[in-house]
Amino acid sequence: MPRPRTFDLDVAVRAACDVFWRRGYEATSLADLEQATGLNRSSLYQAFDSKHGLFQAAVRQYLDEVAAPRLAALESPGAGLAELAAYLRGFGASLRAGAAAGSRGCMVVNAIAEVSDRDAWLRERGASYQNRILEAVAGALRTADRRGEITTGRVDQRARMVTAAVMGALVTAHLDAVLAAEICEDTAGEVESWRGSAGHRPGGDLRP
Amino acid sequence: MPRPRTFDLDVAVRAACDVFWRRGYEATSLADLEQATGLNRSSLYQAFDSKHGLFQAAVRQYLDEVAAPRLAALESPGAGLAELAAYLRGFGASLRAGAAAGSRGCMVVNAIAEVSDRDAWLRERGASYQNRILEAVAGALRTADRRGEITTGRVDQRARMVTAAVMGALVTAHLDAVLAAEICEDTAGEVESWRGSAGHRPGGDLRP
DNA sequence: CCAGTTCTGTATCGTTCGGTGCAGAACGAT
DNA sequence: ATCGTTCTGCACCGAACGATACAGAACTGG
Repeated sequence: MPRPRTFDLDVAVRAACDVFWRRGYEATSLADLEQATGLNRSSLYQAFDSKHGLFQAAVRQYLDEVAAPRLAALESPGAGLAELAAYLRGFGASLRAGAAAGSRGCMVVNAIAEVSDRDAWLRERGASYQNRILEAVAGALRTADRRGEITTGRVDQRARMVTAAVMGALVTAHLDAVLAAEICEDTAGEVESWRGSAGHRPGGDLRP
Repeated sequence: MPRPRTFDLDVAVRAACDVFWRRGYEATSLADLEQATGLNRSSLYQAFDSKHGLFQAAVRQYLDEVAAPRLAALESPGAGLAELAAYLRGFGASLRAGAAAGSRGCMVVNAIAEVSDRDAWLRERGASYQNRILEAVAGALRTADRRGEITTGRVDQRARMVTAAVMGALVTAHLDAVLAAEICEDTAGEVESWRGSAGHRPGGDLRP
């Protein structure tokens, strides 16, 4: 019985996400959001309650549609060293591709740096997503360890370092997208160098 | 013959820096800056021309008084693997110390993520400072390489990864200061593991 | 067709924003 | 002491901010 919405929520959120990504939270005005979404304030407030509500929707969508897909292959149960390296090289390629158009890093990393100190919701979301990445990376390293691809323990330590390096690359993207891409590729190279390098693999390769 | 300024410029900039560091650029209002510095707008505008002028002064001071000193030991000519590890552990210790009070990362990293896309001056400054870190880290690795402490090439690649990991830790500081500290310590551990690990050091230790 | 609800556009709310004008106080040079 | 300059506090500017009120259009269920 209610009049149905005449616009697509997802499309609007995607447009809003784009603006928040490019300009950050504080510097994005309602006028910007109206222009980007093609909706007026009434519709935005009807759908999202507040600027912050729209921001939350944008972050959720970003995590679901941009961040999570990139992580998918790494989170698959069989992922090992090769998948971790591929994840990092994929990141590098994506940054390299975006180098021409101004690179704007990662929306969530940007938001964490800007507003997480006074936005508990974002802090929570950001922390949980970082943990998800951390777990995916550590999982791949554990798998590699179990397979004998690498031998030293230090899996969690290395996972933390690699995850942080990616975050650093995403900040660097604002300054120099090519350098940011190199960071990812260098990290991939380092990860690949762990293959049997340190610790003189005990039992040799288990696979034929 | 002019009436001399009755306040200390450095003290005022330091106070302003503190606010920008904590709240970011956009979210910091002139009222905030008046309160933090104890000065009123007229004096601020007289001394710094604009909010952005004060921000620039704050960034300059931050780089000189907060960031650069931390880098000093690493930039000294004799710095090698031990100094790099010490730099990283120092960062970790500092993050751990700030964990109780809310951690706010690095002012410049925050600013890069927030406004560098539309602030060419900051982008320039940020890039040049990142290069300085990069050079310091690479220099230490080169020294270590020359001394035979490590053997694989890949010095530049590793320098980029380490620098990025530190930047990632500084973003992480907003979410979980202890985790951020661990990242630095883990990276230090990884750096230390490069000592003679990969490539079977050729000539043994040159020092007695 | 009607009743009931929701959507959407305009117009506007009060607040806060960065920035200025101005008058008088405070100082150094002479 | 006087002049010239600068500093400092207060009031205030127009613009932009996020958010809302309200009226009329649009739609569904009956």
